[in-house]
Amino acid sequence: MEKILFNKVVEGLKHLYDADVNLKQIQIQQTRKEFAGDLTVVVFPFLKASKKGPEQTAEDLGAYIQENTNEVKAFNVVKGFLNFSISADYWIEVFNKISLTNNYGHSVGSSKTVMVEYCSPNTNKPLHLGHLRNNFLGFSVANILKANGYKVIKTQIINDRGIHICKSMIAWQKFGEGETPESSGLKGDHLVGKYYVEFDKAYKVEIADLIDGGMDKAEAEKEAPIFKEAQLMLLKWEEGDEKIRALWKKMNTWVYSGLDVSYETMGVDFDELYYESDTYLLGKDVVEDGLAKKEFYQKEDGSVWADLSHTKLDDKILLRSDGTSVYMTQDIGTAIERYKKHTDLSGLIYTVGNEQNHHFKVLFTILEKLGYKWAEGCYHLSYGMIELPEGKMKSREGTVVDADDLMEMIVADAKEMTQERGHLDGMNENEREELYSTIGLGGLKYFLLKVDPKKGMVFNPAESIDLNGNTGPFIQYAHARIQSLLKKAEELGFSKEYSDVEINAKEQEVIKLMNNYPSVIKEAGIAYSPAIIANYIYDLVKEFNNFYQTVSILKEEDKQKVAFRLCLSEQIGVIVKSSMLLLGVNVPDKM
RNA sequence: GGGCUCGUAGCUCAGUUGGAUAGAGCACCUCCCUUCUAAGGAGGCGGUCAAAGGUUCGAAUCCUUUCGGGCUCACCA
Repeated sequence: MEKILFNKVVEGLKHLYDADVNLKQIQIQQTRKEFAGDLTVVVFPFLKASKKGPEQTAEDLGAYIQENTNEVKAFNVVKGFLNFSISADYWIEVFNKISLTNNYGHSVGSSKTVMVEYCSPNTNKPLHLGHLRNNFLGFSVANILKANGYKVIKTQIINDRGIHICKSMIAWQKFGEGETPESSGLKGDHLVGKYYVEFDKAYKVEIADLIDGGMDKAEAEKEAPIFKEAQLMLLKWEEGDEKIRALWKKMNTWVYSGLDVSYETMGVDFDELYYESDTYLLGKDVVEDGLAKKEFYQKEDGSVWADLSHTKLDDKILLRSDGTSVYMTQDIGTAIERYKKHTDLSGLIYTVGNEQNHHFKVLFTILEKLGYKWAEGCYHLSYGMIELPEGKMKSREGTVVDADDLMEMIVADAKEMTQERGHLDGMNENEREELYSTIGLGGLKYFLLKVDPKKGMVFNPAESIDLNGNTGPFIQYAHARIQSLLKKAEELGFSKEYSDVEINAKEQEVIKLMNNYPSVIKEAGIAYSPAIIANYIYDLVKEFNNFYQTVSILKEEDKQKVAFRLCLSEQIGVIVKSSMLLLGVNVPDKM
């Protein structure tokens, strides 16, 4: 419809004023709800051509377009805004098309492949609240890109080596007394995390002792025996010391089985895994090669640097003076590796917090400098930190919100709420438990995804999650109502066949929103933003609730209207379900 | 100090490439279940869009400055 109107505006201006307006000046937008009409043309840009005031120009143009366009039923003018009302028949036609479309809103096959990386945990501790935002975001963006026709490879790089792992290992050796997940009943990742904390405790005591002995703080931090042990262990690990490797392997295996449980609960998965222990040496040869080709330079001490003076970025070290690599080096190597492995890759999306904005800017700049054209397809999906009401989460101060604990808590809340007001009749115990988790996790996911990813957000675990208002359960509830309605209609033998029907204003509003779904998916794909989807669903459901509450569906006497309203409700249910799945949220049929 | 970024109702957030009287939810106050699921709906209260300038028919949105947060600029990962 926008296109039709657009062309008519061009045509009208030509006819009325013999004017060729810059096409970019034609703005067609959806009419705001407080005004009559469906679509609005802003006429201010045409005043020069018409040499008339805004009202008169709008009147002229409106009259011409109504005269020459079948779908336009009426128009009105408010200041420089020309509002058109589109005929109900047009909207019914729109709805009919939507009903007949499979996978409505999804695009098919651009045949491009993109890789989406998210989660990428360290293996020395369990996941926390920040990881939840990361995982939900990455998983949802992957879904959204699929809906936009891309082939998507979901991946993560598991940071399974380094000094942090050794800290857990040392502490376990010293204080663990052979404790295992089986013996302690702890989830593997939590067990290993426990020893990471134990390390820190012992480390602090040693530092304090050294400071008491007259050492300054910085030196004490380096000289503490337990820290030196960890460093030594890392060296041995790199040398391939068998005992160390065996311990490392054992503890990582515990962590993986723990993480798998978390992923299962979160409802996320991966197509391809990378391990840092395999990739941490990558990139060195590329850097050495680049040095030979004078793409990088070497300082007198032997360290190798990328010259980034052509940008606003500072130069970046790539190899230390002892020849070992830094984080950036392996990121360069890993990116190259991925494009080698997947020759059809057209994009690589890193879901990583915004504290690494600078890192990725530098990474992409270096890749471009090295002449990799695909570097422009790399994108840092940067998201803001989650803060607690009392401020930032600090692992040192023990204010980190554990992911498993939080999910368990939220599901427990959902259980309580659901038992209070839910429709649980006829559900067995398994189905009930599944419902609690659908509602609890749905609420959590929606809560974390409805906010623009780029922005930081505040999360209050104590208040848990509102289940009223703009929330996951609000939307799930609407879906359950629709299914219940359809079921009842079927039981009562109502037909869903209609041929000639009149629709009211509410129904038309809902159809207009449904009509936007495909462009919302596109927009969300371009912006890598599940929040756009979430806000859209909310608007749609609010509109539906309004409709549902004001008109009676099954008590309507006109059978045509009943049939149409059932179809309308059914289609809304389809869109709600499909869009919520893009967020990784399931919707129940009963709740 | 340099770079990036944010500041919208008491709180949590929307606000498309600049467009109409800045919108939701929570909280607070009214109403609406003998009617398809009240986890719902209708209404009320609540704003100097951090501040000041500028650009123009028009600015929460673009530019400049100021104030106030955050991140970052390691031979750490």
